[in-house]
This record gives sequence, structure tokens and C-alpha cells, in this order.
Amino acid sequence: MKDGPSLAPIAALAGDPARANMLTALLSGKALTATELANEAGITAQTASSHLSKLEGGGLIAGVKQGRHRYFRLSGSDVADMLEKMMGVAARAGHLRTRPGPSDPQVRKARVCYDHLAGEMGVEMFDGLSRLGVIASRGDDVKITRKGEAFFPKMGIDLSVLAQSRRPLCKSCLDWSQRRSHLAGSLGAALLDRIYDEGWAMRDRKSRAVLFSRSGESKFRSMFAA
Amino acid sequence: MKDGPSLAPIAALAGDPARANMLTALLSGKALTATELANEAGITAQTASSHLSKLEGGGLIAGVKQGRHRYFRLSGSDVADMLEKMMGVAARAGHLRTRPGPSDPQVRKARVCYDHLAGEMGVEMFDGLSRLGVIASRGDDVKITRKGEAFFPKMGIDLSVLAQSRRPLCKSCLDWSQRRSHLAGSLGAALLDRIYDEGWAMRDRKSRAVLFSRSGESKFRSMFAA
DNA sequence: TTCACACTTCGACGGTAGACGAAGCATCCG
DNA sequence: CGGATGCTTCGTCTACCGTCGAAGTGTGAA
Repeated sequence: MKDGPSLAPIAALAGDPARANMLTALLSGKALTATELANEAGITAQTASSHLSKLEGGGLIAGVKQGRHRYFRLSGSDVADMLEKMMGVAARAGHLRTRPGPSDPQVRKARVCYDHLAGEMGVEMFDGLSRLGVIASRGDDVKITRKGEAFFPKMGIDLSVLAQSRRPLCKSCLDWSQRRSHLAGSLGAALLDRIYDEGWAMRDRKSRAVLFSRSGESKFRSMFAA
Repeated sequence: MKDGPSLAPIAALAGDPARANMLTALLSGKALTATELANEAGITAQTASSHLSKLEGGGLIAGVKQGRHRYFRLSGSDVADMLEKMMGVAARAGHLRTRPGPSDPQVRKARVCYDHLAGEMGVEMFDGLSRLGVIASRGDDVKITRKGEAFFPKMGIDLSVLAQSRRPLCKSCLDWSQRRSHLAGSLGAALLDRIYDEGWAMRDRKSRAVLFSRSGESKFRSMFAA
């Protein structure tokens, strides 16, 4: 018996390799132009245009025109969540990328997962926050402790502002490379922002990697590591 | 730049209408035979066989031989999670099923979401548990309260047993029909089991609907409703 | 042993969707 | 203005994949 929304159209959108590459690129959280996405997918601009209109029609991405460019981004964090979930299943099922890119080690070490930190250092931060007793997790379930309510404002994070957002304040996100949890949600996003602001790290321009400076990494560790 | 596991193969598996129907059927949590799945998808046995071997090869489902039947089930709750996420995105993007089945109202009212209760009554239960103060949720984040640690054992649910499972004890799951949260995780599954055990409801044989008896529904409401 | 049934394999067919070249609009820049 | 750039539309080609009929394997029932 048929019930529920049909997932075939949505899945089919993500099921084409070219489109999948585009979506993966957009998982960086950045808005990209049609041409950039075409390069990302390794196809011509014409073909990309067709794919992009399908993705937009399907509600997975949204495009805004700016001058003669057209910038695309994922239409929401639910799409990003879905894509990460799919990557998780893919990783478990052994569908690893056949040709790991040159940036692969960096990407495993630290990368953005839509708008928060993932990879080894993401997991490290999650563990560190737990050890400090400022967050408490049980299974999938993460909460800010009373201790945390004092801790985060001292880092320059205003929890009351974050709580106003409709998205969950904190949640865990299973890391495909580490098979461990890292911190997602608006708190995760705010922490990554702080890392940028402090100058500890910057985004790689061509991948999802987050590049820590030597001093940034040691400060990061002194704050979170064992 | 390519990074991460490639989602295209996984998505493509779910992207075919016939396979999507099979997966949706398996979302009921029941194991189904190849022939049942063929009927579900509206295709011949030969075609179904080909699809099923692809799904199995892709790691989305697992099959076991029993006599001359072969039973298939989803390979894990992560796959179920992924499918529900996709339905959520599909619902938001307006990809509703063109031809709602006859069981649709029942399915909207109460259905299984892999192994826990979803639909109107699922949301009702979630709200009721919150109002009773036995669970506390903030965004995506759900916890059992101290009050809950006394409450659930009285219902015949042993929390320490549930905690041993590797899956999260409780988490919320966004309902595609209600756009509200209901309770997933091993606690959600245990609650649905209790509902069956008490004789309040039984599974519909042909759909994901959960059929409450008149008295079962009133007992359910007296327990959870406002 | 013989038939019935569940499922798989093989082979052929057909529709569809992704690919690009060429051409057409817009927009910015000198 | 005129040329360059970014993107879209059109038309065409090709390759792949889902589909089923027919035949094959294995299991259970009579």
C-alpha cells in the first residue's frame, strides 16, 4: 500500500553523479555559482544548467541572481541533514569514493558539515566539551549543562540568541569519517564561527576542509583536548 | 573537490519508483517476501528480483532465505532514518503522492515509523509525555526526566535494558504528515510494544497503519491526552 | 516421482534522461 | 557602443536501465 510522500523523485535528484557532486559541494554551506558547480561536477555549463533547474524545481536548492551570476545554495538545513544521513549509510555500506582527492587527509581531519565543525577535530571538540562537563550526551541526545550555561557566554556565545532560532540548539551528528558524534545545531555553528573569529582556522577555498594554523590548532587543543 | 563517501549510488537506488515503493513498504519494519514486494511495487517477479539484488548489493536491505521464500528487511535503523528524512524533505518540497491510497486517513492518524508510533497519535503521545513532565525536549533534543525515570518502569518498561542497546534511548523524529515531532529511539519502540501488549491497537496487515480499538484509543487518551 | 510454487537468470526491447554543440539572452566592462 | 562573460534554450545523439517473456533452479507438497 502506498502511503506517505513519495521519496523517489527526491532520491532520483540526488542519484545522478553530477547532481550528487553539486549537492556535496553545496554541503560546504557556501553559495556557489552555476559555473563553479559545473566545474565541481565535471560537466559543461549547458548540462549543469539543466541539472540545476531540476534541483531547484525539486526544492533541494535555491538560486538567487546577482548581476550576471546565479548563486545556488541548499534550500535548508533539512536537506543538509538528509545528505549527511545518506553519506552515513553510504559509508557503512562501503561506498567509498573510488578516487580519493588530494585534499582527503585534510578533509578527514577537519571540515565543515554545512555550518559546523566535523572530522577528527570535530569529534575531539565534542569529546572535550563532554569532558569539561559543559555538555552532556546520552545516545543521540545532547544538552547544555548548568556549567555550560556559564561556560559558553564566556567564549562570547550568547545562548539566548541561539535559542531564538527555530533550529535545535544542539544535536549530535554522526561523522561518516570517524563514526563518532560531533556537535551540530546552532551551538555547533556558533562554535565554528568563534574558531574563525579567533583566527584559529580558515576555510579551504576548494574543498570542505577547515585549515587550522599551527598556533590555532594548539590553542584549540589547550582548550578542548585531554 | 570530491570529498566524503559518494551518495549518488545510494540515492540512485532509492530513486527508482519501484525500488522506492519497496523501501517504503519495508519501512513498516516487517520482513517481506520478494513476491510481496513485487506486488507492492506493481511489477513482475523477475523485475523485482533484479531490483532486490541491487538493493541488497547496495547495502540498503538484507535478505534471508527461509524455505522457498526469501524475506527482506531494511539492513538497519540508519536506513530507516535516512528514508524518513527523505520523506520529510519530499513533504516540504511538495512532492506528495499523486494518488493517495484508501488507507491514507488511517495512516495519517497512526502508523509505524520503522518500530515506533507516528502520525497524529504519535505526536499526541509525544505532547502528552511532555505535559506529564516525564520527557523534556528542547529542539531536537529529548531527555527522560527524573519523574520519567519513575514513570516508565511503572508502565513495564525497563530503562536499564533499553540503555544497553547501542541505539539512542530517545530522540525525536519529524513527522512528515504532522510536521511535528514524535518519539523515536528505543524508548519509542518500547512504548509501541506496550501499546500492542495492552491490546490497545494492532497492525494493519496491508499498510503501515496502526489500528486502535475503540477502547484502546480511549485508554490511550486517558493516559496521554489533555 | 511428479506437480506446484518461489525465485533467479537470460535475452531482447523500448523509453528516458544525460551529454554536448550551437545559438540566444542577459549583464558587465572598456 | 561592441566585445566578453555567465547562463539558458534548443536540438540531437547515445547509452543505459527498467521492463517483461521464456526458461532454469531449487524447495516443498501430494
